[in-house]
Amino acid sequence: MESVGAGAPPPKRPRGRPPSGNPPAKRAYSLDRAKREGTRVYLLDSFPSWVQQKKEFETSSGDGEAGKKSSHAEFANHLLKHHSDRLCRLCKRSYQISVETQTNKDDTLPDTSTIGSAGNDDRKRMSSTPHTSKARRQLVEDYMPSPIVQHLAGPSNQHEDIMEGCTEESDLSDLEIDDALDSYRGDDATFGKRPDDEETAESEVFHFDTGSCDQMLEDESVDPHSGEASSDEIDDAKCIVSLREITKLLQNVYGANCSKCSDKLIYSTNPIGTAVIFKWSCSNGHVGVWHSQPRFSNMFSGNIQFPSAVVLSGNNFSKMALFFKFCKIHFVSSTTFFRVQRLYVSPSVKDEWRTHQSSLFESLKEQQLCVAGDGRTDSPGHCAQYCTYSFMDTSGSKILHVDVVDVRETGGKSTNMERLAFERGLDYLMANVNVTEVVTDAHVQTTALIKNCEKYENVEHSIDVWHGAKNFVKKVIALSQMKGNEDLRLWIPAIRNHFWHCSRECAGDVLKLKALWWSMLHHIVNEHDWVLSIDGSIGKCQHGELDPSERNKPWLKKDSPPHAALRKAMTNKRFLNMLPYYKNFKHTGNLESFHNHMLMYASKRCSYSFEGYVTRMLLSAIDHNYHSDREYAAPKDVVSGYRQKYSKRTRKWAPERLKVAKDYGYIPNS
DNA sequence: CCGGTTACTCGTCGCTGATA
DNA sequence: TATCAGCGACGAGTAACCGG
Repeated sequence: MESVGAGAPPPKRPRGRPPSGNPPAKRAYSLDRAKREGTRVYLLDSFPSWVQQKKEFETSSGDGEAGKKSSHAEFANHLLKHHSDRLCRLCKRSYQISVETQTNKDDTLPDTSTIGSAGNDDRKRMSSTPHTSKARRQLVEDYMPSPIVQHLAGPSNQHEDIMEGCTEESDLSDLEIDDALDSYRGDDATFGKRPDDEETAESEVFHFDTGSCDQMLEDESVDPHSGEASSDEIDDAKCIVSLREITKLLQNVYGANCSKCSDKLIYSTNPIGTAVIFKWSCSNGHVGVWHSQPRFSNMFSGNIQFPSAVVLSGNNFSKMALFFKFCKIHFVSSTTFFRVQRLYVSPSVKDEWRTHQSSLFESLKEQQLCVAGDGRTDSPGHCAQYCTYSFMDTSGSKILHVDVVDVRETGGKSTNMERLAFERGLDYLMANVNVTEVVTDAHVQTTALIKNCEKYENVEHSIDVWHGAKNFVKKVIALSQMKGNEDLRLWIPAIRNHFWHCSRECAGDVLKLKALWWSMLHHIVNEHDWVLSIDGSIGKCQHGELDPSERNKPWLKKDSPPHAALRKAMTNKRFLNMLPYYKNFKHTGNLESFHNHMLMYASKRCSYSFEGYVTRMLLSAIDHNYHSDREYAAPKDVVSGYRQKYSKRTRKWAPERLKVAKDYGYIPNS
């Protein structure tokens, strides 16, 4: 035996997880990764429910090893093994899955299954076996999940949870059952509290009782003896205080000596995330404690508000952690941050978006909508991981739907993401509102999809004029860079403008559009009247008398190399086949600016988890819609109502009219 | 029991060199 | 020249542990 107290004390075990001491062989490791990759399953929204059930499995495993940790794989194997003959825990009858009874009673909420790839089966419900009503009441009382789990798992889990509490002694009427379910299901705005304090997986982590951090702050009832915070205290304004100064203050208040025994007091500080606990004690065991932030259950309010604010304000953890580090301010760990993001922020944002989207659909359901759609990948080039496809109502400039596709959903082919996202998104929109026209960019896959798909036969397809002009000008630029075609370069802005002009003036008439378009070939060689136009009318330019003194570029010579090159491009068969798509003069400029706005929430330089990315995309849509109707900051003739903005294309500064500042009213107490 | 610390996994990207 | 594998770097996120 080792002698106690003799010599140096045994080395203290370092904190943290001990290393395995077993670095994997590179080759084996790669093969193992590839093997695992092939069996990966994404639970996404269902993950909190999975964790909850895994915990229950661990604590209730009847093999004498209750409480033994099991891996996800072990739990999955357990579920698979018992899938076919699983029984209700209490009534011992098989669960039955019926498509007919998989109806979400809360069908007023739109199906958000198309938000990302997650939850395509979320709306599927297990139908309960004919449990009696008393059993259901009992289960509502005894097995109602905490609102946070209800919130995290979504309505889809509720019936399953309810089922788990069934007994054979039920006698409630169906009406009472529905009442109980309705109250249990709660309202998006106010998450009901469970009647008891039974903890769930998440509440075990944080001891929270509500669905979202903001809701938490509003709904938490406070036991005056528990030392917990009221919502007012949590929403209170905050400022930064130096530890040294606050220590001085406490020492002034409580003194250097104990008030009970006059012994010397020793003060200590203990930072917990963004909060700090002060303790003072004397040698006789008299102690005092003060903490810098109100507590919400067992967590300091700042430790959930700050991580939430990082996401809600479009920042990311690493930058904010660095910011706090440089300021020498204690901040929460990455573990806490991602836990808060996963458990509270993401579900809250999704809920907010669902509510907002359903009210949008409700307000638009009687209208014939023209929607603009465009995709945006999370990184440049063809190495993108996610594609966000957003749809905007062209009349109201509100984002109607946002869909995120992971590259793995298209077999790793990033080029196919946009098509999938478009199709999924448009199908979802058509199921909720009356879409009569869709405006997209000139993506060939999208065009082919709408053209060849029967389900879109009643949807007119237009292509964004800006994209059309840009794509054609790109060709002209390439032509102008060829030897002998240099004169064409000066005409590029005019050709771009002419494309816009033709689209606007044709008024939906394709023949007129073509006639106007070809008139450029006459005009550019100083020929403003010609014998016969394509639409059978006398050919004539639409401009008035030209002033030779205002000419700043030379006319081209008829049939010269630049003129012939331009004619070839303008009469290209493929290009002419696409012209009808521009006859309605639709553009997606507002959508492009929304895509620019997305960068505020998800920079292309950062990579995010799927959940984190979807959350940020929805946040950007909420931000956009909430602020899209802002007034201008000042009347048109007031100079202070403008700012200077630089245009990369024209390389010029131009005034831009300012709108009133955003108030972010959708974030309570912001 | 919760938050922090540390090791580890996983996914992605960019670079390099071998090979077809 | 294109493609592929190997490798390291990095960030996001998780798991396992410790301290209070």
